[in-house]
Amino acid sequence: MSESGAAHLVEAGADAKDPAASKARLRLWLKLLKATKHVESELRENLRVTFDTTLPRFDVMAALYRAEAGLKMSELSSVLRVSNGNVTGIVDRLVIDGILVRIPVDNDRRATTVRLTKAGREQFAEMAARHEAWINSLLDGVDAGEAQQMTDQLERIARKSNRKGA
Amino acid sequence: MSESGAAHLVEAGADAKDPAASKARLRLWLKLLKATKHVESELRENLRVTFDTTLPRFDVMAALYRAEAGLKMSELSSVLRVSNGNVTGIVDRLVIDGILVRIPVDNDRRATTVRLTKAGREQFAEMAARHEAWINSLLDGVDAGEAQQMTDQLERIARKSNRKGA
DNA sequence: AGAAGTTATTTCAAGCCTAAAATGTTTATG
DNA sequence: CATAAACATTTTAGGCTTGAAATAACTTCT
Repeated sequence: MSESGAAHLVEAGADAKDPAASKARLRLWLKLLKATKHVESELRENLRVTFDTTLPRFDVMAALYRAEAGLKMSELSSVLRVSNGNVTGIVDRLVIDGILVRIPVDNDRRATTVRLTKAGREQFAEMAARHEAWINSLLDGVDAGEAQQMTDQLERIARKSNRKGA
Repeated sequence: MSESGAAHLVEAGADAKDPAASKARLRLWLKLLKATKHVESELRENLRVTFDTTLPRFDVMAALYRAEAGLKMSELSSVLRVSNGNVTGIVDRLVIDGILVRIPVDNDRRATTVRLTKAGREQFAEMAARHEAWINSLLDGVDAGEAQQMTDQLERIARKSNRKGA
């Protein structure tokens, strides 16, 4: 199988060409997960105590803040990469709270556009500023150059998820 | 601008006066989240179709595979960084499926140790091998050197979650 | 010993999440 | 036109997740 020697680390059989690289990638994945979970959990806590809201709600609001004209439910679920049914529930609650409105789409009675209300936009503007500061503080072990470099490397991991056709 | 050398004497704090760095960190965070979610979602799908199981179940089994003597519920929830109540539910289902056993702890009737059954260990050994191969493939855009480097950088982000007394 | 505090775990309420089925609408095709 | 196929969204069933409250057992202090 492997032409390179030095493989007396024979543990759980990664049947890859380069076991050392495979282990390095596995360690990277575990660390990636750990760092992400850590930041996510701090963020969740901050959103909860400061604004009495949640990360999924914040994500929906962020997506709609960027898209001033609003988004259809399917666009929202595609941008956020969560299931359709999931978006339904989160939007339902945000509508009840007066943060979002559903607007029928002309010429297609199946679809709905979702948009931030004025109150929703104002609330989000506040949250976004605090959010950036939190992130800045949570990632303060990484300088700007490293951040840029890591962003590019992560891009290569996430890229596959973007390709539309073939 | 003030003398920049003083900053690191005070604290390894985020420099609120550097908007460019702040934006770079924000972009890094968004990309981190995206890459992690992408890999997580592929993994979830693979576990579902190949082994009819879930990521949380896999995580519990992985932790217990490493700890041959088993772990107490509280240790499990601490290792996995999820709430106590959460672990209770996942373990309940794994016990029903014969993958885990709960064992009373001597001299402390409050506590329970959880351990993989023989069947559980065998199942996990299979899954671990496939899991490593999946990760290896999902992260194939990153070579071993980069992986090592990124792992170290991520360590700096996750580290704060570990320090007990600053 | 008995009260008070601490620790380990479970239960609970509410929300998040997914895959799959269901509903209603539009478009394409015979 | 009718009907089949495709589409947008919601509903459903089941599991995950959290924070807080509830139980039960252990420890400490007087």
